[in-house]
Amino acid sequence: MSGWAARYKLLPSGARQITSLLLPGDLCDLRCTTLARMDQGIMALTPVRVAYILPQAINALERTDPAVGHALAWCSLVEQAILRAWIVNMGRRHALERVAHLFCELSERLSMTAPDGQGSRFYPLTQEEIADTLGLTPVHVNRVLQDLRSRSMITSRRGGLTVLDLVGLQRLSGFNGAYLRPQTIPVAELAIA
Amino acid sequence: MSGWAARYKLLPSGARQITSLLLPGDLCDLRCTTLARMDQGIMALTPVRVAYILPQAINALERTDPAVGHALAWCSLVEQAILRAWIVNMGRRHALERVAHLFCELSERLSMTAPDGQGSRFYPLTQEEIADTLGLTPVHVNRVLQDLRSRSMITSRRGGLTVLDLVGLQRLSGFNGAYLRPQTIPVAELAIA
DNA sequence: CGGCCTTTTGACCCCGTTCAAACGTAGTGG
DNA sequence: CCACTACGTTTGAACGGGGTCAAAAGGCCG
Repeated sequence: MSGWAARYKLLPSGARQITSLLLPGDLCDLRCTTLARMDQGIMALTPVRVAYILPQAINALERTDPAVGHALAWCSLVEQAILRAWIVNMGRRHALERVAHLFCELSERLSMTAPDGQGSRFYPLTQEEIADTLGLTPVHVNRVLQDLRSRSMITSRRGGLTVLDLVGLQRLSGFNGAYLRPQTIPVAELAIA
Repeated sequence: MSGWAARYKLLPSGARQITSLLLPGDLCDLRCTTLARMDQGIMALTPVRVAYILPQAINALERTDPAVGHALAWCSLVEQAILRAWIVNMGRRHALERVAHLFCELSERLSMTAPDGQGSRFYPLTQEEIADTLGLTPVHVNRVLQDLRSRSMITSRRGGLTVLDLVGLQRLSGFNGAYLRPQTIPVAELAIA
């Protein structure tokens, strides 16, 4: 409901990789399967308020109102799309564009649930967390942030940063936010030849 | 039903990133949403036989037999787990371990649907496809494969390779296949304190 | 035999890592 | 109010994994 969290995995070497950033409004562990298995961890990045929903309640809602089921399916589609976008980001973009692309995604996701336009530009991430998200080292993230700062695209203080020039970041990283808004296409309308 | 395929994205620069490898038995585009949106592509890596299932048929099945619904949910969980594993792989492993880890995953996935033990060790991938899967260059994949070959862990010929020493690859990459077999925990058994 | 694609090789370079130390800036307790 | 501590940020120097570019070699198929 408020605050940021992250899903992560640890390697035997001690390295950490964040596999999801959970923003206010995001679902997590909907089917009660993820946490139960615990081959991954979830941690709060800031103080967090969380709503627990009883599985029975979800199931009941889905039966009562089919729109709920569709909405949940849509959510998991978006979640998958984000994971794929991260793979592309880590596989085929350099550090500078990679960082910029992450910030663009966060901006877009935040403004979908809190379209105030203001608060959606501050990210409470440490440089180490950014590094663990993007497969970089904290040291190099620091240098990338200095670069972005020198271009007046962001400002940063201890434990967080603010986006100043979103359009600039988008151009820099080739960001296209379409993957965050999959059109919900009624299944019935699709025919197989 | 047979043959290999891949989901991929192209960047303006011309770079390609493969985001999923589709093996025989894998589902793809179940909800008819992915292909319809087409912010990504799907391509066959070998000659392929595919089964189309009408959305209505799926929906009907799900209503008739709840086990089908559970099975589909399980599939999408595994799909997500694989995406997360790839993120970890690209973010926190070096090229050698990265390649080895991919091969371990493929072996495990193949043996889940075709437990013959033999065919599950040949992968019809070109070095360029491996590179586009792991965020590397074909040149460097070539060098990694030479390394693995010199350790007698694989053999490779034009357009494909065969795993010789699966255990060696697992040890090398720190592979743990648990993420491919999420235990299906009945929701009812989970209580919220 | 000729063309195309995949694999291989070599040389050079650079992006990002590694290691280490210094530097703020909260927060804590006396 | 002032040490003292802890954590995040910053800096520098040196290293190295993997990229880049270019050309050659080797299969496969028509």
